[in-house]
Amino acid sequence: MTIKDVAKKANVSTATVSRVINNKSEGITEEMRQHVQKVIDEMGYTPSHLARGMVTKKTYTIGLVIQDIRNPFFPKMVSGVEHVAYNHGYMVLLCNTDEDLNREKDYIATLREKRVDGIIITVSNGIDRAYIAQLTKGDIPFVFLDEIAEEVNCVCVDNTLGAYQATKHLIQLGHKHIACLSGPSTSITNLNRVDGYKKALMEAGLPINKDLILKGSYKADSGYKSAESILKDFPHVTALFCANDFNALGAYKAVVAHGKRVPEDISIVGFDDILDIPANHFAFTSVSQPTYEMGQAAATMLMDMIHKKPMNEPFMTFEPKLIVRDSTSSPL
Amino acid sequence: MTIKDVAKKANVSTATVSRVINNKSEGITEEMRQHVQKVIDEMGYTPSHLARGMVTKKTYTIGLVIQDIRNPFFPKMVSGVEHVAYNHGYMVLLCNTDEDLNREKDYIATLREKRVDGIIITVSNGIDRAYIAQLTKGDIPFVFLDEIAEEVNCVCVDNTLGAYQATKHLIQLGHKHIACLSGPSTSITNLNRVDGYKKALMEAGLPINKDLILKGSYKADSGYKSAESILKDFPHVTALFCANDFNALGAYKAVVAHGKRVPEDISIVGFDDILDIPANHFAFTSVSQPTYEMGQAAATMLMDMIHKKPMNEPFMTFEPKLIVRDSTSSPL
DNA sequence: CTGAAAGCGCTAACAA
DNA sequence: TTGTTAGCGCTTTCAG
Repeated sequence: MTIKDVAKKANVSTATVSRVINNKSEGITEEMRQHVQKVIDEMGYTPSHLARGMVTKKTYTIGLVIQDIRNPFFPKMVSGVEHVAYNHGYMVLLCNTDEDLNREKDYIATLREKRVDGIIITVSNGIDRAYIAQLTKGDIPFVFLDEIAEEVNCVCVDNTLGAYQATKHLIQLGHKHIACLSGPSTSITNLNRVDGYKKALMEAGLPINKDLILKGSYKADSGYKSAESILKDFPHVTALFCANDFNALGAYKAVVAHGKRVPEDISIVGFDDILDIPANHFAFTSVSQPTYEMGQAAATMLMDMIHKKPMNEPFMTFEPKLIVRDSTSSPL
Repeated sequence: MTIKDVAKKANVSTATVSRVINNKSEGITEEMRQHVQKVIDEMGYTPSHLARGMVTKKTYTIGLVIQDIRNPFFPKMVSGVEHVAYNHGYMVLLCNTDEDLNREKDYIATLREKRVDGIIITVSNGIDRAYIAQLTKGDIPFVFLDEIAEEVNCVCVDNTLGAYQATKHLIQLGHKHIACLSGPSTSITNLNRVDGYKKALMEAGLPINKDLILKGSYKADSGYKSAESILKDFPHVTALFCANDFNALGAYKAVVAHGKRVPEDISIVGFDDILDIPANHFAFTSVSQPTYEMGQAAATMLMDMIHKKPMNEPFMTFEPKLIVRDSTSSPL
């Protein structure tokens, strides 16, 4: 059933039908509108967004490229995006990359083919700079979420500050030997967190021992291994700053497996705050990110770009917040 | 840049270009294909899915309507859907209803306008039967997820069985007075869970006391209130079967607030298993649903419908699994 | 094997 | 105020 069928049945032109389905207020009598609307309702006609998009060059659809919706870090972010998109009359195509760069490229290529009006992307660790540059040079508006991307519209959190807060918390508790279980060195986010860790130590006049800064990934097994080697090689260490909560979780397991207690023997701070469940007897101290708000901000920024509004700030930084819970205490 | 531009530059017709971008093997020489492909690559041409969809009547897009991605129950389900969709060359439009029927209807209407090839929907509590019938009578394939929908393609979990398992577990631990904190009575899922609870009691020769079956919602505060009233009016009750984990969480808080211990004084079983965090000292005993697999199954079923394959079973039921953890024990 | 041309369902000038 | 008509970018039949 097409606009033609409706026009025929209502004895009007397709232009008139088009006017009513698009709520054009000018150039149509209320009488006419009601007449046509009635026919539309009777026939159960639904206009085709495809056909409309062909001529208007708008799809009212945006793409959201994320690593993995199963990672508890993302749902709130997605929700923030979805809410503002919905409020602007847009729908969101969910693209899960599983941290696979090929999938990411594939998804973005298809998003182009689908002529989405814009894309929000939380790039994988280890950004391919040239690739991103190529993306942004294109015709379709992009905003980067979570990970910093230079010279690009982007919303992220102040990772340096978060790590600084976390480490300072440990220092204030009285810890003097604090290890840093870092993530992938290709991740700017991670690098910033390491910087924050160093900054807090320096500020407190504590020495920065490179051997206490372990490289790893964002996965739990990396945290486990790193913690294990710290426990073995540096028994005087009493606190662990972890690049993210998965690392913290792995570290926790290693500490427990080695017969030590958290936080009595070893304090642990995580990052991202994704391990909190209300009513639990034990929860991690962690640096929380306002993920919902970040999602909202990214979507709002994208909407502004789509509607060619002058942008306030092409680069938006949110403040993280340290949440102190049960995995940290003063050293014995 | 359109197919015409490519055709012109390659000195061929648009039909020929169309043949190569669609990988039509017949009726084109390898030489020609390579020639055209080269021009396409040089120009960086991307075909428009919109225009293609107009003539093929296919969008390679499906809609996924869920309550709330922030509810930990959903991410895995969404992931299951996304994975099989991706493998079939489809993208998924994420529609968050926030349990608002108006939003749900609005989203589905827009999905129609966008001419998606199919829709997966996890209907809100309290299904509007007439509405659903209307949906399914339409032109676009639907499959219902999670909640049972009669006479419709649907994948769900055997809620009766899950509740039966949970209650039986309590009985086997020696509990004789078990309350049931149920959810909304408009939810068939909830009704089935209450049935499973009753079934286990009956089978064990235990009396079914209607006063011990409290009505509520799926929210934590409902669980809190229900548990409170049980604690007050029926002090001999030693175990609580909860319609879902949020209820269980609320109940837990009420029990603790009243100076009792879980599980020593009161055992609690939840449903859905969304409160588990590895490495926690305390976790709820709960009935787990294979949500990822259910998502996969729903998407597979939808793909079959879209491709008009003969369907094995238009109605698919998964088995839930009781996970025993720390919130249940024998009564003192 | 390749090309010409009709048409998918709609919008937007421009005419009437 | 309403209608006519030319596309939007592609696929697909039908000729060549």
